[in-house]
Amino acid sequence: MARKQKQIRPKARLPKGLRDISASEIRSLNRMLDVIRRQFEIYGFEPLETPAFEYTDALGKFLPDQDRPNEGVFSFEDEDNQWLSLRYDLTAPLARYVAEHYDVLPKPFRRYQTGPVWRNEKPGPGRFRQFTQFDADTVGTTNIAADAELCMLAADCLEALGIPRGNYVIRVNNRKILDGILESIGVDPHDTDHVGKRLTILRAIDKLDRLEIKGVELLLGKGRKDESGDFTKGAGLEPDQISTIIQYSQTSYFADTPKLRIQAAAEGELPSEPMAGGKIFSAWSKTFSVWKKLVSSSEIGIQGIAELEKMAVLFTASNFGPGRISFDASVVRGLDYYTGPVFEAELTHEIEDEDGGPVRFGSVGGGGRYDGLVERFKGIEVPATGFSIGVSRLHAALQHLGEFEKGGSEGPVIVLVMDRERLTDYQKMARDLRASGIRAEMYVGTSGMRAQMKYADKRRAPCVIIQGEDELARGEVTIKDLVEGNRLSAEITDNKEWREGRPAQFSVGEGEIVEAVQKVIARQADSNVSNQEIL
RNA sequence: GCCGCCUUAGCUCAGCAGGUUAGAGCGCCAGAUUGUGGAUCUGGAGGUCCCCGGUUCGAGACCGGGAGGCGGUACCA
Repeated sequence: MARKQKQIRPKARLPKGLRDISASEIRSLNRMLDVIRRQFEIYGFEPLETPAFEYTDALGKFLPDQDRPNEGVFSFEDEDNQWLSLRYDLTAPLARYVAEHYDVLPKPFRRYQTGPVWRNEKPGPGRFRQFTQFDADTVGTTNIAADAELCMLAADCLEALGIPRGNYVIRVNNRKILDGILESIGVDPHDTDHVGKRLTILRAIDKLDRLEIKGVELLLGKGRKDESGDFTKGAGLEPDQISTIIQYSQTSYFADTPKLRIQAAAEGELPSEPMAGGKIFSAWSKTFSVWKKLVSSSEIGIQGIAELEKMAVLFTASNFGPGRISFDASVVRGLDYYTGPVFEAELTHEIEDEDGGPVRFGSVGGGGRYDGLVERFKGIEVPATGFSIGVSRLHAALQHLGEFEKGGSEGPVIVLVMDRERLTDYQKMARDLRASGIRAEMYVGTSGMRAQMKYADKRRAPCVIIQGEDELARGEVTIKDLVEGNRLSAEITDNKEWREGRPAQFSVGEGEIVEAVQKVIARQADSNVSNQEIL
């Protein structure tokens, strides 16, 4: 007896670093994106869509060579030997778009854009090879008001999404200040010998939240060995240089705890202290005076602080205070191309994970000023500033916080097929419901009633329409409310009672189906709302 | 990239000094129930024990290599 021959079949599996998104998640995601989009529109940004891939040289940075055409990005060569790459962010395509249409665009040009981007990197927890960004950028002005607007937009977005003030913070810093401090301790940030050193210092400060002061000190000095024995080379600074940087990086980071922010939010955010050129919250002016000492006579540093002061005046005038925005030296945003203010939106609300340990969601978006990006194409400097939201990450955080939760019955009304000879009647019932804007379908499978009920349950149908012999004889249909039925099933243990008692169903005349279904759905929506209020 | 841990049914996992035919719970399908999603009971389907090689009379188990996953670390436009 021959063994059943195994066929070789492809394994059904999702490539690593990619995700499928289910119906209810798409709905929830879309609700979130609608809220964000509305905010971006209200701020005056215009939508733009660009294609998934671009000529590789237009994306910059990664010019594939024959050996490694896919380093970091997904690339392919088209028929006339030109390299194309999937976009790895929305900023590089924007730079191309602006350069290509420079003459006809209003300047400054303000656009928002959302869509998937791709990175060819090893995926890890929370890191995917395809993910979605939601960006707003202002191109063509050096005016720091554009940066300030993005910070306020970010704060308004998070609040519109239901995150209470005090549970998030927009942290703001300026690259120029760190450069000023480096200058003051004798590391010229623009000396080509020091480019690597500057980056190492940036990365070290960026790790402050994780490694704390001790770890960062090691990274600024000789280097650090982690628990797994891996050694990271440090910046090789002298102790007094290190202490200046540590002193800088700590300003406001440790003082500015979530608790203090909640307090500031509760006390209101009224301007307190007049400054030259405008009012500014006192919590901020303290931070600025510390920084002024640290940058001493460095011109770039002084300029950086002045820029943030201008932003602070604008924030203060609109009553965006320390409860929402924090000037914070630990914001680095590892990227090399930022040239001025940098900002990061962070969720500070702590929740408990399954083991009872505290979990922070951390950064859900960030951005900053990049004055060099369009220059590649045009040869002229086109200053720009932008902000980018990590859509999946923000959505995951919102779901943890109970926002944008899956709805109750999201499925269509199901018209059961009790008699195969009468498909046309059932089809017409579905059609009448659809004509009134109700999601509905006639069961299009081939199984019996029990299976049809299970199907309706799995589809999360609000109700089913039943018309068998009995109802037909009376000129009626039976409507069964599945949500109500589900509630009642908790109280009924006896199967006979469950089946013969026919809970949560009622009969209406054939002409009243639409009206009756509308009532059922409205009732379910009401009880959904009251449930949420209890929570 | 580096370090550590892990990989048995759709999911969570058990298994053993190396010994016939590899198990449980949940889920799935069906029946008990002539027209009712839950509950209960009964039955059923579902496995190259991650892959390749080695040791052995005999490997899911032991050894070597590889792949995949998880955690840490590095990088991150």
